[in-house]
Amino acid sequence: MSAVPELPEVETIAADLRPHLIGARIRRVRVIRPDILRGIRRAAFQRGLSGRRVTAVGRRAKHLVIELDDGRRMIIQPGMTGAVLVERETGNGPRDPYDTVHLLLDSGKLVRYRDVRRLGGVRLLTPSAWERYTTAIGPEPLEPGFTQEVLAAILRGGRLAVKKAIMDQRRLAGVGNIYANEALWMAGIDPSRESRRVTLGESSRLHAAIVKVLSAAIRGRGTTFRDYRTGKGSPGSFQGRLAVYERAGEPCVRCGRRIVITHAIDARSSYFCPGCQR
DNA sequence: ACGAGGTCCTGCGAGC
DNA sequence: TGCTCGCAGGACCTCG
Repeated sequence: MSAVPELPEVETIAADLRPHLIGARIRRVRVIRPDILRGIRRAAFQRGLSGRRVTAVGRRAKHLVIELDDGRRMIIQPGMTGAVLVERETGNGPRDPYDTVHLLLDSGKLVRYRDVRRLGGVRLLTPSAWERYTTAIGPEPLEPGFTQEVLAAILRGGRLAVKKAIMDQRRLAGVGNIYANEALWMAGIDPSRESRRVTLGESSRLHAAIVKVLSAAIRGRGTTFRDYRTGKGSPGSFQGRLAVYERAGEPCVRCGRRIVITHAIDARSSYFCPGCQR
């Protein structure tokens, strides 16, 4: 039970931050928990960000991408328990024990990266480092390039459980445990089935399900169980519309059988309906 | 090349 | 009541 920021959650955060960040200049950088920085030391991180102006705010897979006027990008990967919040700066350090990094803007606003377990990470990448970073990640499921054929190619020949395959960020971007479970339920596929055993027809249904569930979750501003917050600090609403995730023992809304939880796939919690997922 | 398994990290709930 | 202990899990790493 947790609240993992996946694609819809990070998309929501990016949309909330964008109006506050675009054009703003970073006046000061506080690094409260240096172990959240990946591949860069505190001093270089602070030096690299101070004085920079933000030119764009976007998302790649489950990562928030803040583009700077020198071509570099600050990447926030919220991991399990990360939240990125924009607030008015009050000038007295951390807001709670879980703050890791603060960006103080010339507008008087504060961007807080809060992460309880600190399994997330913050990076500052040069254009070439960004190029390596983004090419290592699979296609974006909500972009036109993600066709039925692309998903069929991802699944083809694999002995991996289909759920693991669609959650593998090198193959497909942004799908995590919650939406993998939901999409497989929508498509009527048992999450533990080897991906090569998924038929072309099922693969097409799964393609449609992935696009549908991610789009609906964005409209619902994401799923909150515990730590995830939108950029405005409020919880998402999609948790009320999940069919299987966190619903073990409850009846399936499609066939009435009880939803089951298993840990057979990668020791992660998988929820599915034994009645209508085969 | 691909897959399995360990590691990071802390709050929480179960058990005594 | 208060303690210990194991679990949760995305990304990344090493090993086979």
